[in-house]
Amino acid sequence: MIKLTNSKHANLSRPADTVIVLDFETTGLSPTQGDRAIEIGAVMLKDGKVIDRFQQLMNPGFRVSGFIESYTGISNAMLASAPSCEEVMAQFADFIGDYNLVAHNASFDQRFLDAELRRVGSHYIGQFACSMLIARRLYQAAPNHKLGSLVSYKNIEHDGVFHRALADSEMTASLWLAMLEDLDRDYQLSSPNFGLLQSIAKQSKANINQYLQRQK
DNA sequence: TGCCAGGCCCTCTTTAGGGCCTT
Repeated sequence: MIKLTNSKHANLSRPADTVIVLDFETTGLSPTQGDRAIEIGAVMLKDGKVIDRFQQLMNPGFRVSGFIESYTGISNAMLASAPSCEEVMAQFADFIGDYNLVAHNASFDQRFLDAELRRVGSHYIGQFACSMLIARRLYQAAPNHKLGSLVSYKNIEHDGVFHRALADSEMTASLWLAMLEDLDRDYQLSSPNFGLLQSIAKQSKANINQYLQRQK
């Protein structure tokens, strides 16, 4: 078991710009079709820095496909000794508390988070923001808006590991911070925060510059 | 064997279709 954190942050103040950046590895694309989570990774960002981490494999109760083994590098042998999804998700619910949440293509991770927490009778109250939708607004010149492509586009340092939960959540967190820095630099927004980035995703591509100018 | 979901967004649109993203 690799648990990189505990509940030591439980008593910290919870400003709106402290967020949990998370990523699931799963057996497939849809929890409504029987797919389950096999790994969760997350980092806690506070004041532009990672202050806590969570990573855990979890046993979905059935063998994963060869495609998933190849895609993620997570083998059935690795999952055989992992704790159950229910055990891990109960711990993860404690980690995310009531913080706001960020993920790349958040609709995907939100579906699995909802499904897995529902199984353990838990829930969260934070709001979700999607780094992919925001990047589509801010980085319209990027070749595409896959996480790996955006990491290259923004020259974000990484260790070469992709499609593992903690590594992807670390890269998503770096992308999130890059977007905050770019807003500060390009639009002189001194305190870009979760709410602003969440609202950026809802603007049209054509009007995003005008919208940001109005936020000064 | 081949395909499977779902939300967002664009356009050759809105009584629709298809690409992008996630595993």
